[in-house]
Amino acid sequence: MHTGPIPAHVSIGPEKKTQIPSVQELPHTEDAIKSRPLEYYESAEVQIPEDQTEALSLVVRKPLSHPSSVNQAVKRPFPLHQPPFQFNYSSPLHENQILEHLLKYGPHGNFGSLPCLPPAVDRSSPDSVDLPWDTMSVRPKVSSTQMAHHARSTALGQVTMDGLCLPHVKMECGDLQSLAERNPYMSLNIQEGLTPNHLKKAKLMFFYTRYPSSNVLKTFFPDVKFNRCITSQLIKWFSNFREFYYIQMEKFARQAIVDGVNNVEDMSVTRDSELFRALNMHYNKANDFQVPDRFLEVAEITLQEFFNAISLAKDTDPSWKKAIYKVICKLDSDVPDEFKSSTCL
DNA sequence: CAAATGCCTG
DNA sequence: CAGGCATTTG
Repeated sequence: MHTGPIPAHVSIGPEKKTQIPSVQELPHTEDAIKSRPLEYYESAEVQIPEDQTEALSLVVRKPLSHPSSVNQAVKRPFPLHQPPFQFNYSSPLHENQILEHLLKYGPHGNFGSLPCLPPAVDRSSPDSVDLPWDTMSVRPKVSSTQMAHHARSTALGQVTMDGLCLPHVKMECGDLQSLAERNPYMSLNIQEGLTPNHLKKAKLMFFYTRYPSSNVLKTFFPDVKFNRCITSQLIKWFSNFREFYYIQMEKFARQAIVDGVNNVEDMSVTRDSELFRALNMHYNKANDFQVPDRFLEVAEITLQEFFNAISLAKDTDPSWKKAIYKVICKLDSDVPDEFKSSTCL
């Protein structure tokens, strides 16, 4: 499923701009809305389901619910009113995200819902709030640059802070908890978007399950507020993991054949195998996780499966891999409960 | 027809 | 890894 976000970099045609469908006409279900092409988003202020937040499927370092309080509590490196300090890091991505958000929700859109942006964007800033969205959306060509400026002068400052500060805010479990005690808002620690830590965790989970059901994902990411987009993103992650996995398998299997390996018995996967090292590098870069033996077994089976198929020239069939996938998907094992508690892996 | 998959691109 | 698009599925 690709309930994914609407194409980001769409240039909105000046034509279809104005007619804002009445609320009644708007689709009501979340997915219905999401499947709507851009036009709807432009009239955005009209009820965007509160879940419709992570339109941006980028992995973002999401502050723990309430950035300002977190920052204050943890480091308080800056006064409350962040003077946007230098964009000394490449920020095109962030800028695009903001623009994208603006395009979709308009200047009044709920920025708080944007994974990158804190809820408390300075809305008092006159030049951002009072700007009639219509004029901008009606003439996208002209206004795009304006928007960039506005975004830069208002919201971006906050974004920048998040982007730069958070990584430095390395908290231990204890810190997090004591912090949570003082801050009820974040005590839940619910994430609106997937963080790099979630990605890391997902990769480790891959050592156990290559085909996690959406239910499994839900139970193992309790600190994530699930919705279609998040679910899709997670599933997409595993899809990407599998892609890499199978590509490696095929590569090594073919190499073995080229190298003159004749029988499957010679195809093994151990912790010293180049194949394993490649995989481990990909899913467990820090190498701080004990890869379960079962994974080695599954990997070996997969490798042999590829070896056999290729040896028998099955790979002439366009969908020859499906047979292998079918075998491998049955080899999933349960993910240890430890993964459920998350937070500090 | 829409949601889900798969492939492959950047 | 996320986007996009073609294809499949119900």
